[in-house]
Amino acid sequence: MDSAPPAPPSSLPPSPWLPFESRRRARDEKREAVLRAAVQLFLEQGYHRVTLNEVAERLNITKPALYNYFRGKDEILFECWSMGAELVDSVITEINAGGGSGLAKLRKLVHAYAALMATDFGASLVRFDLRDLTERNAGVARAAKKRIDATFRKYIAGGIDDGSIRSCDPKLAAFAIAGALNWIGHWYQRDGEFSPTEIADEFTVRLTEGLATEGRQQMTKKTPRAPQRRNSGRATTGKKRTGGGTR
Amino acid sequence: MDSAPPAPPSSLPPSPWLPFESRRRARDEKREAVLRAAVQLFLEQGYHRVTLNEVAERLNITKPALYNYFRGKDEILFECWSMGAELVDSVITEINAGGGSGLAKLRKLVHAYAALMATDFGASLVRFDLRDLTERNAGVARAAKKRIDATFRKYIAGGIDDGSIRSCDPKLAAFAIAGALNWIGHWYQRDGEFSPTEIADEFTVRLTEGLATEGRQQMTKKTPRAPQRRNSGRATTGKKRTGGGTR
DNA sequence: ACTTTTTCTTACCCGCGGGTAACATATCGG
DNA sequence: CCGATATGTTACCCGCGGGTAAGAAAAAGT
Repeated sequence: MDSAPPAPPSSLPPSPWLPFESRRRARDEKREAVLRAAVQLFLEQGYHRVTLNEVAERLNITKPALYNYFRGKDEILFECWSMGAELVDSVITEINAGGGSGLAKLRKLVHAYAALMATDFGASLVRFDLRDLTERNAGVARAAKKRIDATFRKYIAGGIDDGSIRSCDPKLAAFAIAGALNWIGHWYQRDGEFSPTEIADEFTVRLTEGLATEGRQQMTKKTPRAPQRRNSGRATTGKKRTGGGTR
Repeated sequence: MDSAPPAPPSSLPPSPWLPFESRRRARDEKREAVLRAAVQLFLEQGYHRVTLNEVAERLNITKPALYNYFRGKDEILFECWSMGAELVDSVITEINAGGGSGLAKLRKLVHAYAALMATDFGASLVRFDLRDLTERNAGVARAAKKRIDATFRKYIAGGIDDGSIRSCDPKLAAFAIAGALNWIGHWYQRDGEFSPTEIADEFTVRLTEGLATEGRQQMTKKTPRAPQRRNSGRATTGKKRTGGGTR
């Protein structure tokens, strides 16, 4: 995007625009650095317990310097939240661009969303309290949430239509799935037992196939598999075999 | 003085301090009245945005009076939380007392827990931030949460053993289910579209049976619903309906 | 009645932390 | 080298709200 304009003859550095551009870039990078530091602290300690001094300190600057990039604390919070929202939006547009049954799309969404919940900006989507935002920003956030929720419902409803999903209430089903996913943002920790991929893989299966044996395979005797060791550590690590070949 | 029918937002359980009568209620009842008022405000506005003056005002007393019953704001929060925890505990002991397969117990738990999430004290279990508690109380709360989570896992693991639940990772499955349930505490509202019973009923089914029709090999009783055409998921068509485009 | 104890009020303290003003310094265009 | 514009610092303000001190007003005991 930064095509250098025709370099002027003499020895001077070519474009006067480049400095401007790079300066803006530098600014944006700093802005983002603030957000990264802030989101981390907010998640770690909770918005209200984090002071702007702490945020600044972690960046080796002082509090008033933050006001060069943001109008106030609540705007920082909102921008963190927005970063997460943008990630989700891009996931959705990509899925929408592709094809597949309602169930297939839902699975893609579940998988990507689960992985997102294991990131800082993703988690901020569900761990920040919208009541800390200005009424204006809270409205934007609510609208975004609504769009996301609508997407879940749309995929489910579509899946019911095309027969890939059994008949059920799309609204409640979406709540259930989104709830399970959102909760990841509350318990996941980087140094935990499960990797984001493992979580995403397992949730994709569990949330669409359920638990009960009833009515599915298990036609063969119910031989007690794994008499003792349920959950052999890392049990489900390998490629997920979604039962009888999904899709 | 002004006639003092202090008509605060009606619909609230009248406080024991109302003008001049019933000032001789038992201490414990007053304590609980404080908790009921507090939990409502905390859920409504968020812990940090609620002042003790507001809590007191809603009870027709003044802030320092609260200190006759609690050591401080954080203790009020903790006691609210504990109320919810006790409710869950009693549910669990009751289920443990009864019998049934792992799946049956899990379903009972899901049903009762879902209903609990639609109550104030139940929701406080998942909407309050344990970091607002003293280290001591936070420890108690973490332990209680752990016990609850362990119960979910125990039922699931038991169900795998007795064959009522298909093999899976009990830990992640418990996270998924508990997450879906906990999230109820975030979106449920009394005047909403669904009653607690409806939610509990639907979640019990959805969380244990899954969504996918997964045609293929179903044969045992209970022909799966979904009379729709069985469209093998393969996307032979570029674009499914995906609903009517809008919602 | 009288003390004693519990409950509640009035009046205050004070630390925390978001936000601002005024000033210093670096950067850049020219 | 010189203004103009970003960028950052030091020092301060001040409102909010949790918590407390001291004492009034009921209740309860005797």
